[in-house]
Amino acid sequence: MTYQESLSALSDPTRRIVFEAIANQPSAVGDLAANMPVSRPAVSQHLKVLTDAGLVVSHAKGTKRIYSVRPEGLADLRRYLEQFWETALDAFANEIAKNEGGTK
Amino acid sequence: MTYQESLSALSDPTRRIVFEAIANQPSAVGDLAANMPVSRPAVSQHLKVLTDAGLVVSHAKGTKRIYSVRPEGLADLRRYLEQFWETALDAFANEIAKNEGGTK
DNA sequence: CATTTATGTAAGTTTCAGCTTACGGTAAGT
DNA sequence: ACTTACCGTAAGCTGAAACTTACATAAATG
Repeated sequence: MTYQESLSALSDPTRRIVFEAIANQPSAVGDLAANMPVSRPAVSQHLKVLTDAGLVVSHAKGTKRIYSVRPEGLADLRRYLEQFWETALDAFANEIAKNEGGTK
Repeated sequence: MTYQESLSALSDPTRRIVFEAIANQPSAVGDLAANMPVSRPAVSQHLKVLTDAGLVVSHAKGTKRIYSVRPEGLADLRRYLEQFWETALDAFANEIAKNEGGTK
């Protein structure tokens, strides 16, 4: 039921860059912002959205805070697409068959 | 390279409803709008976004225009998530191992 | 305990996405 | 040919999302 939030969270290009960077290597907020065109608070806000969507988790490491992906979050999104994939294929097959039958 | 557009297109709740309705059964614009809280032009605009993203296709049927899902569009998004899934899991495993080794 | 490091958050601004109404165009019916 | 059905698009409005600056907080460090 959370795939909606996941899709919404991954729709923003900047936020997607943040998420992909974390996926490649868990990192702190400042380190992420250093390699990005936006400010550090902006990255922090994006991380909050990703956290609320269940796509990332964080843990303190001294004064730093390390963000890493939450596999279960991605799994939810995957399941949604998989389930969707089948129904879409069925409907597509039916449509093909209908059009082959007769144009009416 | 089009998964970005797909994610962006599927982020909007209304547009997702339109897409899911089409996935279950290919339909015309007016029939879709009849069962929705937004106007017909709004649905038409959503369909344009979905079309540009490569998620749906359409063909004329008299004065009507039937929209159906484009499986390849969903496939692109699936591939993106799959590829992503692995790298995320690797990074996650590394992070676990690092934290078990020593807190430093 | 003062300072530095690293971050979260509040407040305000600006851009943009989604919606509506109005209009124009094409295909079918009579 | 005129009317009806069905749709796409332009123009304009509105609310929300993304960004910045400024401030508050928690942990390490000397």
